[in-house]
Amino acid sequence: MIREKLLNIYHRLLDHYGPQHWWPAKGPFEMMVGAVLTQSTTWTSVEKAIDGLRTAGALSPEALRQLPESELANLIFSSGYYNAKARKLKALAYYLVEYQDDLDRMFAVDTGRLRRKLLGVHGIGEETADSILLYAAKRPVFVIDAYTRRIIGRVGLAPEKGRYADYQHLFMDNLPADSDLYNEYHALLVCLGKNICRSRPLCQQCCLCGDACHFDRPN
DNA sequence: ACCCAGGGTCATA
DNA sequence: TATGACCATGGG
Repeated sequence: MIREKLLNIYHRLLDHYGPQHWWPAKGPFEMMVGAVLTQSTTWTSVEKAIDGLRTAGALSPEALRQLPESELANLIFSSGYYNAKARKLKALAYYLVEYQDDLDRMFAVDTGRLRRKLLGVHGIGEETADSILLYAAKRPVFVIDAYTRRIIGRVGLAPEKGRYADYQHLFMDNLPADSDLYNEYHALLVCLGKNICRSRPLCQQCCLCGDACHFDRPN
């Protein structure tokens, strides 16, 4: 039952919005940088920051290590929290020394261990770690974000405990372990999240709500 | 002027 | 384990 609901939502979103082509990055390292920079920030602001880094020739682990933290903060100014994020990017760059900056070496690590390693890096929490696992390492790991929680609650599928892992289990225990599916699904949830009204408990306008909504209403 | 964005860390209870 | 302050610019 849950599986059918989740697949129904997915297909409805895909029909309405079309493929999202995530992650919008050139390579895996740029993806990881973007994952940190986009924390609690709009992607358009992140794109400016990434362009700035590229122009400065700072879009590599080695360059990020060499760059003084204050200058790095300056380059990513537009993405907000620039001092905090500069420190996070430094931590990421130094973490990669362990793999000689070769991401293929990092991606050779099994999913569970790699997730733990990523969580050990300053600035990488569960969502960022799973984003890297899914969008850079192509592992079938479902990414949970604030939009996903709201939407799942909206359609009456919220788990009892509201922890990250509980939401993640909802998807991964009821859907096939398919990285392409998880990729598109998360991107579509974010797309919907950006478009629905956040000020009201029930949206009346999005493709899952209002007259077009065929899902169970949470009373 | 006010709210929040594709979160995470740290201190505190 | 679970909350709350904090990080900060930019667009609505």
